[in-house]
Amino acid sequence: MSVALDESSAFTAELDDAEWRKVRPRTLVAQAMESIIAAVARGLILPGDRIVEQEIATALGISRVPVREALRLLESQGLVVSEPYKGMRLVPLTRERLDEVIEVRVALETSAVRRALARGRNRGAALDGLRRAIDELELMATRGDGYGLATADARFHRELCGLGGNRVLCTLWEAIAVQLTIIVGLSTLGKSMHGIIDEHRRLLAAFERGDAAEIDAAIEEHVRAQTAAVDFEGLIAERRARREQRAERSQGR
Amino acid sequence: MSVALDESSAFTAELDDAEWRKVRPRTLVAQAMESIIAAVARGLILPGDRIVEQEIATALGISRVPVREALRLLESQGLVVSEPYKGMRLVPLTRERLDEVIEVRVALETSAVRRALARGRNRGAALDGLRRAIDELELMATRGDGYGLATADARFHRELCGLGGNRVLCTLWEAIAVQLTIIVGLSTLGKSMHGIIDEHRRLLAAFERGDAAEIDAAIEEHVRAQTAAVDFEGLIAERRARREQRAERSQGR
DNA sequence: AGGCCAAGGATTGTATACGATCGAAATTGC
DNA sequence: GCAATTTCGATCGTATACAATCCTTGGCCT
Repeated sequence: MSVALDESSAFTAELDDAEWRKVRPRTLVAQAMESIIAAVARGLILPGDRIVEQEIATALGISRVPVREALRLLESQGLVVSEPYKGMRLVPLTRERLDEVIEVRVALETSAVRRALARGRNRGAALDGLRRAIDELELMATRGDGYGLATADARFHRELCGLGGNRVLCTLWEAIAVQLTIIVGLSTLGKSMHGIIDEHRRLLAAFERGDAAEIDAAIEEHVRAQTAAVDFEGLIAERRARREQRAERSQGR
Repeated sequence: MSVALDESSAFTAELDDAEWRKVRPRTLVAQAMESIIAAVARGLILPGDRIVEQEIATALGISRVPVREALRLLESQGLVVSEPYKGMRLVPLTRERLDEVIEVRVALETSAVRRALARGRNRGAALDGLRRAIDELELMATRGDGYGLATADARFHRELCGLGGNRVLCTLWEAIAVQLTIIVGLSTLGKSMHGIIDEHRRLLAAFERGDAAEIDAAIEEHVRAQTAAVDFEGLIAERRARREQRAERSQGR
């Protein structure tokens, strides 16, 4: 039971400021979800990998049932795919699919920002959350913490969606964001961290100015830029090879 | 009537002609989901109603586990809400929330149509599915089958999303569509069925013409029109009252 | 009478057990 | 030796059993 399953994921990061007390009745399903997501983000599970319920269950020291439910949830979010009696696997990450995710994310965030502008949430206290997120981004960048940077980035965009005031949209955005954690786990190379921060700054400035067209362009560019230059197939192959190697080494001892 | 969860609609549409018998090994979870959604669509469960796992399980003659998983899936799609140890309830349907759902749906479909145009899927054989859906709409309208009409409507729009070729978007669209089944279940008043069909025709024509702006407007208008004139709070109250009445009557016997 | 506390039932969350299905190794026949 | 078949292990899907939690109802005290 002493397994480290309290890896803070994107979700907890947002909550533990505001709702500090509500952490207790967390169900095992939620914990399992977080753990799995964390494992994915850390590259412990690679795209296309088979996911066996029992393995995760024993790793977390719990039964299969919560794990099953967690996996089904992740399936409904598109992070894993399953075939009856054949098992689940982490969704294979192709360049094509990645583009699809990005396109949807752009569509959602664009819509959210439009509505945020319409509600006049682009000035004053409404921007505090965004500014805090940027501060966090800087902190993580100076620390060189890739995972933290990604979390802060997610926080920024989550905040942006929240300003739109459409909870349904936010829910869907979360599902999309989860899928991007796969990429997060792979692209920890973390080059040009400060470039990313500058992009956020520009985005915020355009938002404050209220120029819808420019914001759209900024979002599009920014979201795409995160992934444009990376060769995913290669990255996956490399990671897989490294893992194989490690497995063999521990085998040989 | 593939409700949700898997794969692009383009594929399923392709498949369910060919693989006619493969429907057998459907898992109980899927069946449970379908049953629950049907119950919602038929107004057997009203917004805000408590949903007890055991009830559904016995009603379907299965165990609680598949029901649980089905409910969790529906939760992740936003159709039901849950609180640990307190149970699930059908999401309360407020006018506000309804608007949110519609807005997201418009955003998604708009994006999908844009991409469909960019891919040149607005002519020739690509339109067959849409035409078939319209035929089905007419059939259901002449039959006066409200549920069937809604299903056919969903099929039309699903087809439209599929033409965009973005499977991620399709998945999300399914989640949204499920939520609208609540409204379907309530608005069986079914007035102006033929008006709805005409709207679909106009939409198809605009799509074939390739006029992006007009399509956007048509989608927006069409999706909104489905729900604009209805007083949901009243409808729900009426339904609930009617059910209470029925319950008392069977009680008194 | 009214409010507080306790015990009970009801319902959810989790674990264990068992049957169903798939994939591959082993076996048999040619 | 190779292919088809059978068997077997692994894993998933489902059922049943148990524990944790909540909510209500009844009793008790003030």
